[in-house]
Amino acid sequence: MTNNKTTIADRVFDTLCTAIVEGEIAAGSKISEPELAKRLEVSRASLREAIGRLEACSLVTRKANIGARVVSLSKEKLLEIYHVREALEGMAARLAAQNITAEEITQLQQLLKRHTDEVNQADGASYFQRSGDLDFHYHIVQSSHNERLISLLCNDLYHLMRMYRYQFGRVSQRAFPALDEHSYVVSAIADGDGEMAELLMRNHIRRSRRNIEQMMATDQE
Amino acid sequence: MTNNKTTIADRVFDTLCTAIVEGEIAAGSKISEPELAKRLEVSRASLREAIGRLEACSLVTRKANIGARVVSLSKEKLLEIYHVREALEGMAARLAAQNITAEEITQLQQLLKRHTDEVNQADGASYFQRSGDLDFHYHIVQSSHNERLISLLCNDLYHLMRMYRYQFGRVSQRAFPALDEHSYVVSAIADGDGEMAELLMRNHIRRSRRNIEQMMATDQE
DNA sequence: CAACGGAATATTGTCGACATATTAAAATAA
DNA sequence: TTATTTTAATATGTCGACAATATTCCGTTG
Repeated sequence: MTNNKTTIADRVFDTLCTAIVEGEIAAGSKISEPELAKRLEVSRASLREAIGRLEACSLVTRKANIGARVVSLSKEKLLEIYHVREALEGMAARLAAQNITAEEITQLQQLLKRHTDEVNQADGASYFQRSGDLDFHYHIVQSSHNERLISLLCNDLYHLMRMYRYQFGRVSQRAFPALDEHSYVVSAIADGDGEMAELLMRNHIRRSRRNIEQMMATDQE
Repeated sequence: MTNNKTTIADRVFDTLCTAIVEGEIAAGSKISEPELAKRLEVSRASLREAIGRLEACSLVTRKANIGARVVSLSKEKLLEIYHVREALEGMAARLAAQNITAEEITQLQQLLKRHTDEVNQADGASYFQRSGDLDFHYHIVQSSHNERLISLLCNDLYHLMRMYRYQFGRVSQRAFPALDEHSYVVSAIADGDGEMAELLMRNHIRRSRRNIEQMMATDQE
């Protein structure tokens, strides 16, 4: 029963957020307030409010008197995010092991099973990497019951991570190993072993990062 | 040679930021836009822009059609921040060990020496805890050379940490041990031992957290 | 007297217009 | 022609006013 009142700025934020994440508004491109306001049929005030929130979750950057532009993506920035995620989600797993509820454990195990079925059925194909993986991490973070951690990972960094996945988006060949790693993390959390849960989660994310580093290196660029 | 153009919203943000951090505007209190705008002699538009940035660094919270209020402080929230810092600054120390420059090492050692002198001279008194400690952590984070980590710790969380220190602000008895812990961290970083640097930094922050937990427990509340 | 409902008040959200800074274009000088 | 300065055009920052929502106050009803 949270605050559901929706304002124009809210809708504009949602619209622009998905447009940016999905690349409809190109990464690195400048945002023209008059043009966008006209196109979306809203006032510049509402648009500017929305842009401010986009800046808060690092989807755009603003300079005084110059304006806003969509964040530009780079290998280096992506790897930086992975370092942050390794630290933050490692801690989230540790705290989840301490604070998770019985219902949440059940939900997590069901989610894991669902993902397993989907990956097996699709022979390791895209769905898992596209949204399932983020789902899993999302649930673990929620189970930490640390509001600040949740806010950082599920509000501030979440959209940016989706943006990279969407636009840099080769689907990794790690679907099966990643699934195993997920199940180990869940086991440690269910056992209440925070130390182990953190270790396993960190290793999982570190492997993802190294996998990306490798792919980026073999690609030109 | 960064963007130094200063706008009204910038000044208002700075003003409100320090006012909130120092408790001049009470924690938990509501922010009235008409009143504040009149008092600061700016338009509501500029004020709202500033409030949006305050929200981005968690100094105020906003609800649609209801308004903004200064964040309320609590023991639980403070401990949550310490968990986040343990994870993030631990990673920062690890990365600093890998990426720090020779000049930065020298500066860090000089900072450490200065703090040692000050604490010895003041017999473990307040200066160190008030700003010196944050200074030290600030420098380590900068030396990680991870822009996202720097932004999270030195922009997003920085003011909130200052606010807690300012308002919850008993000066800990840990000045001397904390100083030792700092020097160990610096040694590990200077040795390029990221694993050790992270471990030491995490232990350091965890001890601070436990110290606070204890003091909070012995205090009523 | 308490609880409920409605009018009056105040606050936030949104808008269009103006002020100021930046960028693009035109004009001049080398 | 190229470079530099001046001028025009465009974009962002700021403002005051209006609309929509929330809060307060007050009278009614049980």
